[in-house]
Amino acid sequence: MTDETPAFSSMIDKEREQKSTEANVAPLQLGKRVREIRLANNLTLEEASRRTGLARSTLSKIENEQISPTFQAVQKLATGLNIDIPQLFVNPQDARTSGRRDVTRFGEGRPHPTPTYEHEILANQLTNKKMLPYKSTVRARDFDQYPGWVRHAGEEFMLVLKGKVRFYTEFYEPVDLDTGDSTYYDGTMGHALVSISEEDAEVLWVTSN
Amino acid sequence: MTDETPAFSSMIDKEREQKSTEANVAPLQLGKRVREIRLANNLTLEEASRRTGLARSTLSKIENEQISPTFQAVQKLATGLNIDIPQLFVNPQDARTSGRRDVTRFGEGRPHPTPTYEHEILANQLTNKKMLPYKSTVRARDFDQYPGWVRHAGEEFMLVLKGKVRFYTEFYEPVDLDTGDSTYYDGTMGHALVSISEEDAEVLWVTSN
DNA sequence: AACAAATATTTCCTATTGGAAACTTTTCTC
DNA sequence: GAGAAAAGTTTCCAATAGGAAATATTTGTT
Repeated sequence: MTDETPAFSSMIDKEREQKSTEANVAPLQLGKRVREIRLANNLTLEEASRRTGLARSTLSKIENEQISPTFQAVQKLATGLNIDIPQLFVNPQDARTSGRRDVTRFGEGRPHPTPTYEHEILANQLTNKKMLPYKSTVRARDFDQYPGWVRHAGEEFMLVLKGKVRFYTEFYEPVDLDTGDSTYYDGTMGHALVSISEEDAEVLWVTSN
Repeated sequence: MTDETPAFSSMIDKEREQKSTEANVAPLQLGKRVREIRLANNLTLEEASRRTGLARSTLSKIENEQISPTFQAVQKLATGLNIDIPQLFVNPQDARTSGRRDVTRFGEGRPHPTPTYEHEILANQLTNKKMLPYKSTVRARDFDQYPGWVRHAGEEFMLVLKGKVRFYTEFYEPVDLDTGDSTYYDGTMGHALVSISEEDAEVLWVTSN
């Protein structure tokens, strides 16, 4: 199964490449890293304690490098604070991507037309993004216009901005989505979209890895 | 800096918990993994001990899951045996989330009101998502209504669905966004949103980890 | 500035880890 | 298959982690 067109496919994939990233750097200061993560999530020690099941005091000591937590503790940390353990061993913060911002004005994304969709890539000024947002006009009017299922690695979120669409997926019955409706699905499951309103429908897509 | 309200904070974070995944499953048999690696390298405990600086007995206990090594010990292990720490936590393919789909009808997300926003969480039927989508009505009319910057781990994408907003960020001048405009930014950078149209503005947010 | 509330650190104590050496099991060698 | 050497496990104890509560610090309010 291919994407709508090879050109689009490779184009999207090029964007995707940016998402997977860096090498693993030494665990230098676990404590600092933990504190960073906790603060980034606006958590107090108390709250973090509640979530991880570790005592407030223990967390404090870990963050201040006063103790070397047992592996058990590290696991609790990871689960409670919602971080992949490997994340703890990656450079504290990717200086490249921290503090970034990009604004895309209405209609000013990078256009990319295909037979079935009229895509407009948003936030195209930023690279190495974790998500790829794009707005699309759904030109397809019939499922048969697709050479086959569309598939992506990762998950996708879609919101209908205008018109009405029929959403086909590999493992479910098609479902009609009206303006304002949205769906979230596994991108590796085959999927496709057609307009069923007078006008071509417009949707917003955000894909993740 | 706190989030808008503790309630919202914890609420969103509860959703976020779903994102963290495997990683937490894998380390169940750290010992097994270590033994595997040691044997694959044809090392005796004695030799491994020499290389890692950990006592023979300690290594034995770790491999037999009799103790939970301290983080220090794990580091020594990794360096001495020449392995990436993340390698110890290689996550297996996740079958749980493949082929999933959730549809949220207009206005049918899970509501969550706060002083500054009226949130509606989308795709709330799915757990362990990689992204968290929600639609929000921006009640705030003035930056002062925020107790401080809002911060999240990860990156965020925002699209203005209705009305007009002023987007404040820690490292940039505020920018006005009209309906249809969008922005993508590092969530750890402080940010906040206020309506500047007659009506309360409506925006779509998608956050990633 | 003074007070209260929230958040973070330190103390003190118990539980667990990590190491040296004793002990056990496995693997060679004859 | 007995004995010796190598490899692995367990024991015992000193060192260190982890938790509850006291103390200190920071933040917010009047």
